[in-house]
Amino acid sequence: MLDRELIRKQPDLVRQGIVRKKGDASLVDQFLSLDAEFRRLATETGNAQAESNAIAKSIGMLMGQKKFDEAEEAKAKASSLKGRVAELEAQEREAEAKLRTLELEFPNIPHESVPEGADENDNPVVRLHGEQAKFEFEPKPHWDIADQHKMIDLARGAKITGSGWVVYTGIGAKLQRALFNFMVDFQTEQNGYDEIYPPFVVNRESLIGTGNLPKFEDDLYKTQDDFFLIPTAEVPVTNLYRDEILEASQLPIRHAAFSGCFRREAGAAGKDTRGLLRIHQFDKVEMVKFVEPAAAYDELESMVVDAESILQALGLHYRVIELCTGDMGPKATKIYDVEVWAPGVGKYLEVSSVGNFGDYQSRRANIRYRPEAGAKPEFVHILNGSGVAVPRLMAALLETYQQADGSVQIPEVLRPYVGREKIG
RNA sequence: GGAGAGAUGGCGGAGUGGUCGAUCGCGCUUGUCUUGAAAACAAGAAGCCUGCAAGGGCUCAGGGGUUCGAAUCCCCUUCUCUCCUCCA
Repeated sequence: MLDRELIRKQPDLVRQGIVRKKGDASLVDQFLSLDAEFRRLATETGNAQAESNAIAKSIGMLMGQKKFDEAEEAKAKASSLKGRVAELEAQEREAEAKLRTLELEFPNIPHESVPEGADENDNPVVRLHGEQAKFEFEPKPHWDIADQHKMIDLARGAKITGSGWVVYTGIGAKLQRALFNFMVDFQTEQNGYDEIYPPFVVNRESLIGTGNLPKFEDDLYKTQDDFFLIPTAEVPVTNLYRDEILEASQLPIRHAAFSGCFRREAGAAGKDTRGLLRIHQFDKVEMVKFVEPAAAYDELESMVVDAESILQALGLHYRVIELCTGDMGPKATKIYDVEVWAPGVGKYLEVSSVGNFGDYQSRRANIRYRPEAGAKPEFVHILNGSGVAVPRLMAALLETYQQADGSVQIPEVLRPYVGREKIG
């Protein structure tokens, strides 16, 4: 959601932003005419209500002064106004509802620094860390390694639920548990985040707040109570402060949360779906920040570094890319992805997406703060990023640390969590 | 699942049909005092929409109704608490 004032005062700027994101710029004109209509009705309704209020008030005073005849006269007059007020109110409500629906369709405006581009092929690499691991043998993909050590069971996952649902077994289950425990500890103890353990099921309002609804309902699993399984902890954690006014002294708020994530992956059939690359349920540690507007872009940079720090601690090669305008989706103003190198599949895998959402989500979720005590509340700026997603991290880890004899070395920092130095 | 009680401003908590958008306390802001702070005293401030402004409108969980007029009466929904039931 955007500032209405911005759309009214600088429609060209908004149009340009939508065009940069390959969105539908006619939204602006639709908004402008609907907004004018709404405001016309609001003024007219307000005038009628003011008249009716004035008469009602005078009746109270006349009764107090025992002028009953005059009061009766006023009552008759007020009665005749009722129908008109009701009709105007109904029209105003309808116009406002339409406006609200339209408003939710607007994408966020990309930051001026975001590179132009059509799709993922236009995303520039911002930086590389380390280099691609060299092997004296043909490195295997993680699904072969996992199979060899009986770490995941895709066939039984398909049996008990369906394709794309994974059973972790034995050391596989332990390794994935080790990874998220390590990451939560790291983000809270080393990087200064406060831990949250949220519900994995949320209501509709929460998903509207983060911007997943109304647009992306098909991507979500839904319950019979009109609840939804969360696609990321971003949703419950961002909505922690929905409809609240925070004090400036509380900011910045930095949360890290472990959660399961559930995605229907409705449009993703067939692409990069082998092994752990794209599954319907996965675990992730998510970072969410609530900050003052002026601090948002600095906080974005440091959040990327926080995501990277996990990969560095695990000794993995990765690159950071910046998403171009055509690939960044509707919600953010600027996004970095962190992609870890997986030598077995020979690809960089996205394990983190870190974005600044500005006031886009805080407007939808009504999350404000007082810049100073006594001042008018303003919208906080919200950022979130993965820190990081478990399955692809595990894939990269297995592929990077595989040995010629088929065993897998466990990185130093993970050993206390796994309880051993190697697998196999 | 059953029975009962409740939902009011940043927080706590009054208010049962007519200047109530709301007494009061805490917290907050400003001023006096002080080297500064604390304390004390005084003054001030709810949110949202609309308007250049003056102003106007809406909001006492949400929605609907009664009435000239609703925080207050009626109906529905949601949520919270207590007891019972059930359960990890």
